[in-house]
Amino acid sequence: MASETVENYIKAIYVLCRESPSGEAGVVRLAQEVGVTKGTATSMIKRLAKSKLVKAPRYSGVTLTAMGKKIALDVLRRHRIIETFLVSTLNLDWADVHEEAERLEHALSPRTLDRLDEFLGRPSTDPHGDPIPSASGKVLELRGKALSAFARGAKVEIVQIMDQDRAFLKFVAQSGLKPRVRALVQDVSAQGDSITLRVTRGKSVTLSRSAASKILARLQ
Amino acid sequence: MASETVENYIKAIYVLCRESPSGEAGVVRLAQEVGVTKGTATSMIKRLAKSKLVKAPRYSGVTLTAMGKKIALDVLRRHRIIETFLVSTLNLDWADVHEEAERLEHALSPRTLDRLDEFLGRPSTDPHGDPIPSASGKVLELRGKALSAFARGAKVEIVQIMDQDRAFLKFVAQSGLKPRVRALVQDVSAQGDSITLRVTRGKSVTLSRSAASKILARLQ
DNA sequence: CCATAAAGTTTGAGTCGTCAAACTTTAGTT
DNA sequence: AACTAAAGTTTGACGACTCAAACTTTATGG
Repeated sequence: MASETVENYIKAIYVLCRESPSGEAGVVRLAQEVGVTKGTATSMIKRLAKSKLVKAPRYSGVTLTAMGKKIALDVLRRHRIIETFLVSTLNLDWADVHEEAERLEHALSPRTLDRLDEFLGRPSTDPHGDPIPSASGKVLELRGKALSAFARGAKVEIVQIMDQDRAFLKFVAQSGLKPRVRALVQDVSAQGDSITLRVTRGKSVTLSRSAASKILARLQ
Repeated sequence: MASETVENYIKAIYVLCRESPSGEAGVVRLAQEVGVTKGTATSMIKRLAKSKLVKAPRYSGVTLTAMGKKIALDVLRRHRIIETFLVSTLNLDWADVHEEAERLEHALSPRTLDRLDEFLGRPSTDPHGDPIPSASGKVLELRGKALSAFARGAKVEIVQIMDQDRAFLKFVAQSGLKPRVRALVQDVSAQGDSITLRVTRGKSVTLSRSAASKILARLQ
């Protein structure tokens, strides 16, 4: 059984690989994500490589092996089911839930996880719209395109918020943007560095390009 | 904030002190409870003493200080609320729940704990009948007498099972004995080494003295 | 009252995960 | 091609927690 620390590294590597165009995770970003120095990250990567959970050519990017990916999806499943529980059953705040799940995800037996999943009605996505991997390790990825990729006049439905940062989530929630909400792309600035949405029966919101790129939507 | 390990030692010391007539915990029993060697327990006790969480005169028993007791009750509160959740909401088995709560109790923020407590309707006891300490650290102790202390003919109501051993709990549950169940003391053997109960609208059960001493009841 | 078992302590060593700081490699300028 | 900043690695050390095994103290019962 992978230790809590190992699980955290693996999960971070998974997320970073998903985010980066090269499909590899860098040591510096990884260290940052896990909250350690880069030296520490390097030595942990070595240990992970020794246990065949990652591939890490020297002075190059890190990727997960099949075994590593399996662990990552398992952790992610636990994480997202817990987040769903915290929001939909305990009514905790959308934005606060990530850190809490971060700790709980390592303390849940398979059996309890399954009971929880059952209790929640076997949800397919968490409150951020992130898909919940199945028990057998399958995930639906890319259920939408970045908001920044839509043109003026598009009628869209938000599907996913791809960031766990509290401040960002608070801002997004405040704007009324969350999964399943519908909106109209009212304007796209000339330089394409901002986008204005009109939320159905709500106010307008202007998002920077970087914000818009972290919110996924699809045509209604 | 006390580490997970420290919390486990403190909780074990609390429980052992409650159990022992002298009100003190022995190193060997403590080591056994926590699952380490006695040498390890000794050195941890030293650390706990240095942080003023326990009093431990050399070559003598360990007791908690006020600070230590506060932590113990806090951990116990978390533990018992989680057990209640696992049994009453997720329908997990009474006997399986202890180990699970053991892990989860260290990963719950005060806020989430309170939401969970609220969700459960602020229960006063857990599924074993153990009282849940209040958020301010108060506990109702001794809500009943050992079954072994009742005389033939007594009509009793089970209030608490004072053991976390899986096998014992399975046996007790199988006999239909759990908190709030009513029974009649049908017979007490001459030597007082066994007791026979007739559970209301159920079958009769014979308990050894040691089993009966771990089940608390009160007169109906 | 003293031998001895049980309880408790000490010591030396090991693992895990971490840091700071010195070092090496890579990759992007000019 | 040479310089340099950024990325990655190595080293030595540390704290938390653990063990096994040797040791000391306490309690007990013959």
